[in-house]
Amino acid sequence: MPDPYIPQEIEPKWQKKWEEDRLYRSVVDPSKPKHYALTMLPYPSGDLHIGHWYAMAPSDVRARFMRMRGYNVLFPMGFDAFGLPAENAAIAHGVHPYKWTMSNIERMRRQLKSMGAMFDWEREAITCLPGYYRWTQWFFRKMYDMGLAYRKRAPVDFCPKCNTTLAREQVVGEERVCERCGTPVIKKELEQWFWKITAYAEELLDFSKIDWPERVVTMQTNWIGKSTGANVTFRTERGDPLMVFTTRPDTLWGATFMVLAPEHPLVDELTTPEHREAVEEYKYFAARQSEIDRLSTEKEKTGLFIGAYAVNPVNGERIPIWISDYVLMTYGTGAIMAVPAHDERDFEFALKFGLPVIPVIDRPDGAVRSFVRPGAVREGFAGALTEAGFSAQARDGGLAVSLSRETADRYIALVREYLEPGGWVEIVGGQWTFVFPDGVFSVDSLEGERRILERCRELNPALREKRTVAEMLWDVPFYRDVLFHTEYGTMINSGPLTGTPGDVAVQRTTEWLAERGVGEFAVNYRLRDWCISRQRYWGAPIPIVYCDRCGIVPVPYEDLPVILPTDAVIPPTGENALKYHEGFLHTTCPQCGGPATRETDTMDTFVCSSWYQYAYLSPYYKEGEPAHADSIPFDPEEAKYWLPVDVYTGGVEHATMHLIYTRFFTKVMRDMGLVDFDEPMIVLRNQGIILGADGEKMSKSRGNVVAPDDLVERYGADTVRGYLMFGWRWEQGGPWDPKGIEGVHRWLNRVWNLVLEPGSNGAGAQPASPKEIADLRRWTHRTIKRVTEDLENFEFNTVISALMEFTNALQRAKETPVYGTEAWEEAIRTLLLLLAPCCPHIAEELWVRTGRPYSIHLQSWPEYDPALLVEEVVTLVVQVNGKVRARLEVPADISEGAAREAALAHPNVQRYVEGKEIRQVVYVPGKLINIVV
RNA sequence: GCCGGAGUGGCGGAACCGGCAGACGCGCGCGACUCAAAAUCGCGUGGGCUUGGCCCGUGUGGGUUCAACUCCCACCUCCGGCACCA
Repeated sequence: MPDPYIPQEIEPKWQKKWEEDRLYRSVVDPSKPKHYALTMLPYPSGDLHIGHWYAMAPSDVRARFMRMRGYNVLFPMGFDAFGLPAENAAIAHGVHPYKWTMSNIERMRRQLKSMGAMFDWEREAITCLPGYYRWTQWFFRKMYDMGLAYRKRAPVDFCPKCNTTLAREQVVGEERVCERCGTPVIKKELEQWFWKITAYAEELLDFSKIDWPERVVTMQTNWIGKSTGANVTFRTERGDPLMVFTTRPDTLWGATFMVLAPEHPLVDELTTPEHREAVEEYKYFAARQSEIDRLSTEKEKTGLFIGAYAVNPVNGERIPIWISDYVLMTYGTGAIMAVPAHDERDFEFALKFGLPVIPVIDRPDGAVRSFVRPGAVREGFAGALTEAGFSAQARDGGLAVSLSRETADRYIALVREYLEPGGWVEIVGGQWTFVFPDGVFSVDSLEGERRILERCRELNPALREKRTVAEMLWDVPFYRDVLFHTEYGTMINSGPLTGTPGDVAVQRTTEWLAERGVGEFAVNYRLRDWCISRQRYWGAPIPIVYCDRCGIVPVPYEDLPVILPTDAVIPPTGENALKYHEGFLHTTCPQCGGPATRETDTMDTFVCSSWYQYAYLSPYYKEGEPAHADSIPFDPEEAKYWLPVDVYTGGVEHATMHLIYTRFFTKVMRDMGLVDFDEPMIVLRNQGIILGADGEKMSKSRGNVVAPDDLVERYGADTVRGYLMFGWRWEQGGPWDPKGIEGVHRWLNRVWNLVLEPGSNGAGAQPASPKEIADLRRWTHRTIKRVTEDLENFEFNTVISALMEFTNALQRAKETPVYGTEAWEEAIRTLLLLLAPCCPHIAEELWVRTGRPYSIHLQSWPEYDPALLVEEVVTLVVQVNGKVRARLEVPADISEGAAREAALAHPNVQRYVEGKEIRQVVYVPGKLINIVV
């Protein structure tokens, strides 16, 4: 009997040995191809949780696999060590954030080491150390010099609990709560530092150089939100230019009013005295509204006419100017032209405030409807309609007629015949046409709309209250879904451009506008500049001083880092301790030498993590030496060899945060001349999330947390790694299954016994047959193929199942004469090599115990021989009419004729074929034969 | 509302390019070992039936094909992201 498998003994032993031997130290070696594998660095919250393991262990497996395949692999680890929880801990427990963070890091480093990963700890980087954040500040300074960093007063999202501003992407959900603590955010006007990520918006939309999950590409694309259209210059009646951005210049003739954001600079100038009071009130309301909890966002539109008018440059129409909070100052020009006929929001607004609607785009579906009010036409109209082939239905006392573009004219002719002197009938489709006794009119302009409305009011006093034709038509339920549409279509009622087809309408109109100098092609993005200011102590200080004489002065490169004082006292309110730290606050101006104060805001921690993959190359590079404008924050030799990151793994939750910021950073670094590529990480793969056994998100309050330390203690790291690979599709994740892990543990025990326990048949007692040898070797080489391909594709679950199947096959083979043969040795050797990346400790232990040379992790990955995969005998599936009726063992190279003969000879096949005509035989060589009768 | 992703046994999940649905594991059942239990090992395990065989079965309904989890059309459900972005 061999020793039992006791992972608790062998794992620490090997971890110690590997560390002593610096087995995982990665050094530049130009003779080998490099592979930079990176997994997202953890925040040192205190304990490594199973999510970290789930992200990191399979990533480690792949890094190890690449290494065995001959790559020089860099797989570093570090800590994203600035951030709020450290300050909260300081308030709650009186520990200084630095102490709290560093002791957490120590614990987590130990936990990480228990995983047995091939991290190169000599490259560890911790973002809160001066040697690291000196370069974070250096990047700020560079951005400042490049004009990419600027300060502005802006309403920003602010978390009252965390006491700091948040980036737009840190505000989550419909309730607009703080990503960290769940508190509803408020708007606050503050002087903030921004980085011009928008300058890279267009380039960030280009994903052609990277292999990232479709999901992430889509999320980033939506986040950047590119819209193409035109900027069109309207004029106010006084003559001020008033520019709007629109994606639909083709609807310009349908603009019946304009809406400005309440904060728009022209509002104060344009508001007429009689409206001033109301406008001020509304502006106050709008400003406050964003401060009030957004939970009560009733969708009802609000707004106000400010007394001024603008002139539509295409048709000279005079249209009123309104303000409303549905127009945002932060997007486009803060002003819109409203085309209620072709925009849902504008339509809603127009309906509520009685503003006219003019259709200017034909309906692509050609739908036309007409509702004939009782008394509008003579008796017999309904009969005549039916006779003429129209479909009409009685509805609400009238007649609802469904038409199409083609039949509308014939219908109008018929209506004219039957129209009563005091009646009218309207036809609503692309055009809104009214048949009056004295003529046919369309809603083709503001004037046309007025005229029609007046006639209707005159003819029907009940409509005297109606402010617009649209309002009147809205009251007829039959019309509701044809009153506005947002599709492209032929332009109508659009002056010289009437008739322009929908597919070229935007283009032609924009050209037409440009020729006349009133508009031009324009692009807008939803992406906003990155607000990096945080009103917190535990972060990298923004290297800026404010001088009474010189104003905003950046700290010289040579003076970096601006040290974050470690003796700061954190106020229990959570306020920024730097504001009360006299020693930090007061300094001298680098320009004039006079008294100055330091910026007390620190940088968003996403800044620190935007460049950490570069920091790993040479952590705390040139610490102690002064930096300069033309410094390089990392060792160029290392950079030249290792960059860029080849494979990056981590959670998809960073899609529109970290993953966009780090792309931005890399592009800026390229423009700084620091790197010569455009994208930081070539391949990105996201793991899913492990839920509690109850299917819910793991949380302390639910009590469903799985602690990796406990699992390692109980089963060993190899089992935990194996189960994390085996249990789920890696990209998907799912609930934890406490029984599932037992299966992996049992398997490793079987592997242990398989390798160490002698076979029972007595080796060589009876020679193995060539077939037995071939079968075993086929298993071996088939498994190499499967495991190799699955590891390449991040399909970790099938890697383990292939190894399990192989183990089972070997267990069966062990009792046969193949045991002890060369093929057997090859099989065992292969099993251990394939197991090595997944379960590095047991693989090493068995490797060494069976007398092979240390270390298994320095061996090459096995190659499979395709010739050995070929089977001599295959199972031929025989189908009759597509249903399986028999299975035959046949030679793999059987001809179609022979296969057919053999199939037809089978009694069960005969039962189905007998007495029937064979219509077709489909033969898939070596696999299947389908007889169609 | 818009944009993604996913629906396969009791459960996690396999199935290459359209060719044996359910690999592997969990769970469950039976058996061996044991005084007994645990562990371990062996066998079985989608549902149904008239059980050496047959019928049904990959969210639903249609279609293409000799053949569909896989391709096409329509729909349902769940998960994720965005959401007055002109």
